[in-house]
Amino acid sequence: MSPRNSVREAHRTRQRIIDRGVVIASVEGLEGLTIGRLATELELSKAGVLGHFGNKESLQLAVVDAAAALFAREVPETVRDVPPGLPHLRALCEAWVSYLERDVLPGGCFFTAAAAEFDGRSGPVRDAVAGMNALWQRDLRIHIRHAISSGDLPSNVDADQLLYELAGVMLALNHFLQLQRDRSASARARRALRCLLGA
Amino acid sequence: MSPRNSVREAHRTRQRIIDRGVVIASVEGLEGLTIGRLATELELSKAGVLGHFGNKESLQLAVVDAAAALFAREVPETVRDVPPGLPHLRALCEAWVSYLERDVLPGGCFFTAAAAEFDGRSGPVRDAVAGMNALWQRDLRIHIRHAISSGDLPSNVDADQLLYELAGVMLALNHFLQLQRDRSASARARRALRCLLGA
DNA sequence: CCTACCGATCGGTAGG
DNA sequence: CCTACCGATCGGTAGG
Repeated sequence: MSPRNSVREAHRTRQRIIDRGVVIASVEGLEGLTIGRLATELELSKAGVLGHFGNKESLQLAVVDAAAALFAREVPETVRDVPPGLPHLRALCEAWVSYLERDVLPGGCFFTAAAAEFDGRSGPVRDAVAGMNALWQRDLRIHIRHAISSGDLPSNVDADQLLYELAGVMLALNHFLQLQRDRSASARARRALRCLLGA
Repeated sequence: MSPRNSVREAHRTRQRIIDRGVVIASVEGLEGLTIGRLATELELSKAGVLGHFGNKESLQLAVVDAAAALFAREVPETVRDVPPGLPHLRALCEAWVSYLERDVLPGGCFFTAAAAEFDGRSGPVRDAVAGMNALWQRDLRIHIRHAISSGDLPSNVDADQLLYELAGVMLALNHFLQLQRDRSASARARRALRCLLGA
């Protein structure tokens, strides 16, 4: 093989590791994601896995990035063409419910799990998780504000309060789906959203 | 020492292990709670720790029980004397917010963390966590239904829907407090509760 | 409750 | 990308 091809192969292997890492981490957590397990499942040596990242923390950061990219692909990008403000906000929330409902990852919402796992710690992984969260909330807040200033939501709506309540609806959805295995939770999520965002 | 005293001492040691285990697990998770760490922090040998429980799973189950007892002491028992129905429900929710706001455990809500950690697994620990959750929801549902049948809440309120939305408020509170370190979250939780349960 | 172990697995490195 | 290691730590046991 040419060196060019070899570089591409290496990149493909790296991607295989990350993709599997997102799935494992959604169930076992980012700490439960071990290099040995990745190596076994992908039929690589441990050194073959670790060589792509250097150390476990860098692997965890790559997995966090990949999970964010997956979420972006599944939620905001699917509603890219919906007009900004309330229509966009509603579409985002529906795509979000659908994302959780379809069990795209076996462990449910990656970021809910990672947030619960790392919220009491410090360091780059915690910062990355919190940063992704902040980015997503910023996105939502922009559309909430747009909806208020355009008159689609009443002018007395508090943007941060609404953001808080939307987050609650989604956290509860993940909780009821994953812990109680209650499939009717998504219907309750949609009903709560209708209450918050209108029909 | 008499054997009687020795038994009491052993019981005290066991309690020390469990109490420290609840604190550690609230930050590191129930899997991150290791026997070696408990031994070091309590100045015991590993065998001295493990001897009280037999194996790690039994230790985890004892810690789950103790966390449930702590929550019971801090929330439902403090509002024992409030009349059933809507007054009791409001008092329960206020005690719940206060419990999270006061950072009784350094890692925030033990059961939220444990639920996120174990929801994708199976076995006795997962069952214990899910069971405690179900018990608490049953308690809340009883007071919601009482409030509806006594006319304190409108008769068109759906008890399970309200339960879902209350859970969302609390999950969001824990999330914003722990991940974003946003101390103003408890004000938003109270505002959301007023919206759901009236002034 | 201790000391003294056990095999397994962890993250990580050296050298090719 | 591999083999062949390393020290540290894991849960757990034997024997006292």
